[in-house]
Amino acid sequence: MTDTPVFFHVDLDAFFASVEQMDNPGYRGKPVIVGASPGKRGVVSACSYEARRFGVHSAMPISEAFRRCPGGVYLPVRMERYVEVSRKVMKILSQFSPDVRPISIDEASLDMSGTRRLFGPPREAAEKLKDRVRAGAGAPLSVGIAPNRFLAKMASDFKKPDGLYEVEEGRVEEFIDAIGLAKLWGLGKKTMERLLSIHLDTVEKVRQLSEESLRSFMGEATGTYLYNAVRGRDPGMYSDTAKSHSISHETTFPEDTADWDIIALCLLDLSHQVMFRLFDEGGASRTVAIKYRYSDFSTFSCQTTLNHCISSAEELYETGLALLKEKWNPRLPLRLVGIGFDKVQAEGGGQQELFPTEYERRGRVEKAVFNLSRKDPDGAPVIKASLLKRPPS
DNA sequence: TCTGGGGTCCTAGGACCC
DNA sequence: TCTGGGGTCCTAGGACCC
Repeated sequence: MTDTPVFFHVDLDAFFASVEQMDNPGYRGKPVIVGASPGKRGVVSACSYEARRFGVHSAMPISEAFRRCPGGVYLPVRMERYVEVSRKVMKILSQFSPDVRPISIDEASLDMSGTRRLFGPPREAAEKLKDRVRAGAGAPLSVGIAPNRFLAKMASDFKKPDGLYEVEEGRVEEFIDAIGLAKLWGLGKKTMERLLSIHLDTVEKVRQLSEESLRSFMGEATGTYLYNAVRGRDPGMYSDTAKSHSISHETTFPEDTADWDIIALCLLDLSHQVMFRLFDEGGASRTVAIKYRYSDFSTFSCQTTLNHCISSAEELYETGLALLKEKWNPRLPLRLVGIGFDKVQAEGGGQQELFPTEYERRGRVEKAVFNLSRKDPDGAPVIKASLLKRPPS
């Protein structure tokens, strides 16, 4: 007997806020808003369902959230703690399937095909999974069950919070109709506007068009994506093929600045963070990318590819700094700078130079510092002298 | 409303080579 | 003298997601 494919999508409800409510019983039942502090620049990272009743949602400017919910509990992001809880949850999930793909800190996609003998029918398995996550990690969650990952993802969203929804084999199009065009995963504001401009406002109408016409109206990738999505076919989300990726860090200044020293110092700090992450994952890259944003929020990026892999934070910094110097209009204050690597591959491809460059020598020192701080993360922080003079924050 | 930070993927155009 | 077509790599910007 061939197994029918079964996928679960697990989504932790209002995750950051739930962890705060779990750790501080006094916050339970209250509108908890995790993110920037009111009065400063920033947005809501997550908020409890109690806060949502005030119209607060994630990604909302914190100032607006405060206007809507002045009585809320405003908390800073405690990422290390959320990572800790997330790991616990992922570990529990791995007891249910050998193929668990973490999508983000609070989401995972599980291939549950062929697990019926172990856990029972999908619904029953999902109930067990929810119970175990709640008991083991304390986190409330929603689970979607479907014949593919794409449908399972939307099913997990369908009955949030504390939801459990199954999309049955024969009722796929019915489910997509219920979701509606605007809430299809991967279809955002711009694509929706474009669809409305050609009078496509329902899933049914999009379904009547051929793949060819959708591709000619909407572009090749979007056209094919839409054609599949309205039929509930997985448009290829969460593929597991190893590709190059990127690592970056960016900072929004407390106040816009045109002070080159502050900008450069900030870039240096970010460069060390990025380089340490590259060391940590054992990656390598030849491409340095920077990003900058002016007061009017206009945002630019540029990158350059060297003929060798970058071996130290110093080299990353100097390459990025040169790019920024070349592009930035110094009469316009900056709101944000960022730096990172693009096209990161696994290390080991490029052979060691016989005569190390100055950058490579510095890179070895940085790597030693990195290994030291990893060995003893609670000890005195090892910080390069050049970083001690930090920009005001 | 005055808008974080970390990503992925796609597109279009240019450089360069055969 | 005015000129093809395909392929690859690179870059900037945009859409989207959490």
